[in-house]
Amino acid sequence: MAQISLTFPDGNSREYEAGITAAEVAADISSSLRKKAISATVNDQHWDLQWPIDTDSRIAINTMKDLEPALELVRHDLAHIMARAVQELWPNVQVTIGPVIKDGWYYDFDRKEPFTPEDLATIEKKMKEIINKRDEVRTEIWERPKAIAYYEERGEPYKVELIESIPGNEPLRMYWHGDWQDLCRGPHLQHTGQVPADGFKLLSIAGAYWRGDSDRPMLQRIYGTAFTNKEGLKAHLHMLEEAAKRDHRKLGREMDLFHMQEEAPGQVFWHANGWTIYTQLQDYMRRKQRADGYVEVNTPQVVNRKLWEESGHWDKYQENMFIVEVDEDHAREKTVNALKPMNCPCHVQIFNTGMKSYRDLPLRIAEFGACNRYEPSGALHGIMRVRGFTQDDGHIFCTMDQIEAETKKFISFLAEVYADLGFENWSVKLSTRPEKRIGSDETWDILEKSLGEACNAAGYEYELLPGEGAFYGPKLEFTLTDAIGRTWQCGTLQVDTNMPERLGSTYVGADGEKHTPVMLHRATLGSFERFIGILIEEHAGKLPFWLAPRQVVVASIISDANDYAEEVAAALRAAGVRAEVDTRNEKINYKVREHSVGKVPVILALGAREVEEKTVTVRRLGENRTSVTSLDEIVSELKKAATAPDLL
RNA sequence: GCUGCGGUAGCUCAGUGGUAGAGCGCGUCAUUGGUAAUGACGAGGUCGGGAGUUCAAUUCUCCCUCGCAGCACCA
Repeated sequence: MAQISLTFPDGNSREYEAGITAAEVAADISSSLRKKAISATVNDQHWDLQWPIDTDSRIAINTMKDLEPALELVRHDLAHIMARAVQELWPNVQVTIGPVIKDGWYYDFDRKEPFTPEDLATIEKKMKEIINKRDEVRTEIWERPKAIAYYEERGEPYKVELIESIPGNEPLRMYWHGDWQDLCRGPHLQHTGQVPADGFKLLSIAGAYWRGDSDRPMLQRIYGTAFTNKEGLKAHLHMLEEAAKRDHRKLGREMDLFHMQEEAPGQVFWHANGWTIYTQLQDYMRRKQRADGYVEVNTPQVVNRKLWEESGHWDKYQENMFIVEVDEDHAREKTVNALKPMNCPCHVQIFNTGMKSYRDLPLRIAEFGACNRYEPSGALHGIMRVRGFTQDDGHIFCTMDQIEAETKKFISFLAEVYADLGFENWSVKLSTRPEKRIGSDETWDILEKSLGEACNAAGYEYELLPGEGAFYGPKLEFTLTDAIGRTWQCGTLQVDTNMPERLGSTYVGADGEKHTPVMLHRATLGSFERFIGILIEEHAGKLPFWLAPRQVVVASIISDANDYAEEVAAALRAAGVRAEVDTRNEKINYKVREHSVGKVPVILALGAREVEEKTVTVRRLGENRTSVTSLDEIVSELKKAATAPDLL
């Protein structure tokens, strides 16, 4: 047998016979490590203790203290243990797949009867029994025909299909947790007892399509969450509870920002408070865009189908469009229109008027464009995914040579805006050429490279999403995260050479010839609706002062202070601060509580002392202490705080 | 759109085959109180919409609609 050399994290090496397993290496170090070991890391690859090592390698033995591999294994073994529990409880259930995901795992089952919440408790109990049995985990590599025959015999067609989809040159690995077998790449723990019985919880049941394909059967998915110990689980469940309190739908109601109702699904009724946030944000964006070289335009809402046919939307996007037919008796002919689902074709119409020269490029056109899309009912989500929304849309008409510089400029712009609005954590994704696409590979090469390099030049790293681009060009996506960790695309930049050509846009080049411009579709916030939803969740309703709909409540403690309260509020309003008075016949405790719950950032309390001394007692949201300030001082301070960051 | 679950007062939620209840909020009165809920009294609901079963439906059944979770979708 050949000898191999294994190098440990401390730099020491030992010689072993080739084919030694990681478990044997652990045993060679110490018998206690052999017991505590959960897996190994071999040449940066997560390695099952049972797998043999055949070549010189770097090796580290992992225990539960190595959090990353530990969580991976605990969650993965729990997926198998849950599937085993389900099949022990309901032998007719077919198993499919069960991967590890953020904070936990899921497993998809095919079962006629729906799982109920009570079933989750039953399954959990069964899982704990399996864990307590400390059943050994074994693995083997199987020949394909044997594996297929095995699953066919057991009536598990999903597994057969999975095996058939695995490339022929890849070995098929089987794992057993006790006697229960599953096809799995591994690695896994040594025995079921290594899973902490009090570190996991089954969370929910939901439908999910087999292989993510809506034309295939819908399975039942059970989600679970797991950590290496009870405390980790408890902390996570607590975080979920806290996050639920930040839900923009809940805060929207509590802060009286907006509501939605059955007669207008997916559309927002903005109340005065919410509309204040909206208009503040819009005013800010308008100033920022103007300063960044955009011209602002406005285009029609109801547009004849002819334009949508020309743009290609009628063919490809009709299902998602609100169609408006005009069929009045006095109409000479019936016309078919659609509410615009996006602004780009309209902006092209503006570009197309008159003659454009290369000297006009890049031409940056912006619009706060109201769009309507008939989104699938199941996709709607508060104000984050709606059917009527307004994009902070913009289209940059430019030459190929200008793409990179314009992209870089846009990324810097977006970064400034996000920073002003209090976002530090956002990510960039670059979606590249999809299978179905137009344009030559050379063009795609150039476009993808331009976006990537612009990103790097602006100082941001991006995640690659291969094949996720639009059919006409690659795109950058800028995503933000909501309260419970769901990510939402907000900003975007897409390169499009198709639409300008389709709609006949040209400019005269330096050579005197006509050329087709490139069009960059870009949005910073994405839509006001979605962005405000994210904004509310990010700040848990406690918006930055300049955006807060209700900035100051001047509350009187005694009725003798009412006149002074009006005076203070008037002074603040004159300084551009949104101030209201609360002279109701209520105790100051009551007023403080009510306005704190309402997320008012500043409460000014006024009693006899303040009237006497022309001062105010300031209480800021989130602080228990108060401070006394002169009226002049607080006015100038809050005036500054109420100023948008771009005007400071 | 699909699977599952839900819709009772402005909000959060109990409840029942014989047309409904709590807390908060709202209104009135009393209270002038110094930083997260003063007290008393009062008003407020065709129980999401439609159909069916029944002597009788908010309750059972079906359809529709909206919402929630997830999936699919997201130019």
